[in-house]
Amino acid sequence: MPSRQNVHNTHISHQLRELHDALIDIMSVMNRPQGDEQMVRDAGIALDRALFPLLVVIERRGPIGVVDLADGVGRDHTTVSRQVAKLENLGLVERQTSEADRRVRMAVIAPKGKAMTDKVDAARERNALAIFKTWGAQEVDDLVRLMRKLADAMKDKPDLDE
Amino acid sequence: MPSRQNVHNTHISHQLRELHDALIDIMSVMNRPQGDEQMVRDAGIALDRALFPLLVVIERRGPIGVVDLADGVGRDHTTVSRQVAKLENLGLVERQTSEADRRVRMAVIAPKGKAMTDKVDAARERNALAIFKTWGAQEVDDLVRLMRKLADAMKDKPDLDE
DNA sequence: GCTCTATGTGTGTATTTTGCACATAAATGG
DNA sequence: CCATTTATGTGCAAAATACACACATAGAGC
Repeated sequence: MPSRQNVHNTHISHQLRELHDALIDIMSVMNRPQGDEQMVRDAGIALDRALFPLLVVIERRGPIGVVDLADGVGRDHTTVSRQVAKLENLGLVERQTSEADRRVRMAVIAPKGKAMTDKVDAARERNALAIFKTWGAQEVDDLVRLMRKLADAMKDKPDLDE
Repeated sequence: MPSRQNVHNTHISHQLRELHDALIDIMSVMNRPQGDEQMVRDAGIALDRALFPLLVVIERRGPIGVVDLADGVGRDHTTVSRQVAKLENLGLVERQTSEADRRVRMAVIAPKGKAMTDKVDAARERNALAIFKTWGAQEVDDLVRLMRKLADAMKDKPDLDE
């Protein structure tokens, strides 16, 4: 086999490793008892640790059913079922039986929940603006585009994960 | 305030939202009872769900102490302490008191654990190669570079998370 | 229409995971 | 040397989770 091919493979392998390292770092930050979340907590709103990610995803992806939600957060659907019920009881999300498929009870963010995610979004945006302040417009464009492209590819394949 | 400024801010805000959406998608895939991990499981190796991420991080970041590890995975240090002890008992990681600071017991991947992460790495690389097969070399370069840059910035700030 | 299977949701229950309170040892800074 | 901080660890109760199972609806094939 030509050596150029080997070199090429080695190069890509190295890049993939770097990419995975970066993803681990990002996951680390995103997994932290998060600055944003903590800020909201400090603001007097208490929400179970496990419920927060669900709320965020419901706000972004809603209306969404329990199974899809469970798939998104990597937990058993029965677990998520209980958690969504909690969010519903807290008045943070609302649910409505889907007309297209009456088995599914779509969860959507409620005003009260939206108020919470808005605060978190605002905090995140402030932090993000600070981060990208020194970046060139082209770099930001590229990052957004390529990250989207990667996400789509991963959703198809899946993996590139740990 | 000039409208151009507003337009600009809106544009960036929109980009940040897109970026966060993409990150949520990627987290979704990485949070799944993962293809890779599942593969290793199917291969006969059973490892508690919660231990796997720790093993991966120890392999990548090791030698690493309990506190740093806990910070990385976003769990309490006492929880991680127990989990690392489990990994040690299973012979997947080894620990050694740091010479520089005799309080810390550095965890490193053990051969048996390395064998596991190697399998996972191989599976991930296969998947990743399939994903990037259709990408241009420049795109891959840019993605790796910008992802690294983002990870570094997030580690400093932190946030951009949920 | 009628079955059979697949899918979405939910409950009971046992197990696992987690964090808090607290303890110990070692480093660090006066 | 003493006070404070940092790293690790244990006991224990609470939280989170998954498995087994149930039920309702959807959809495919007949």
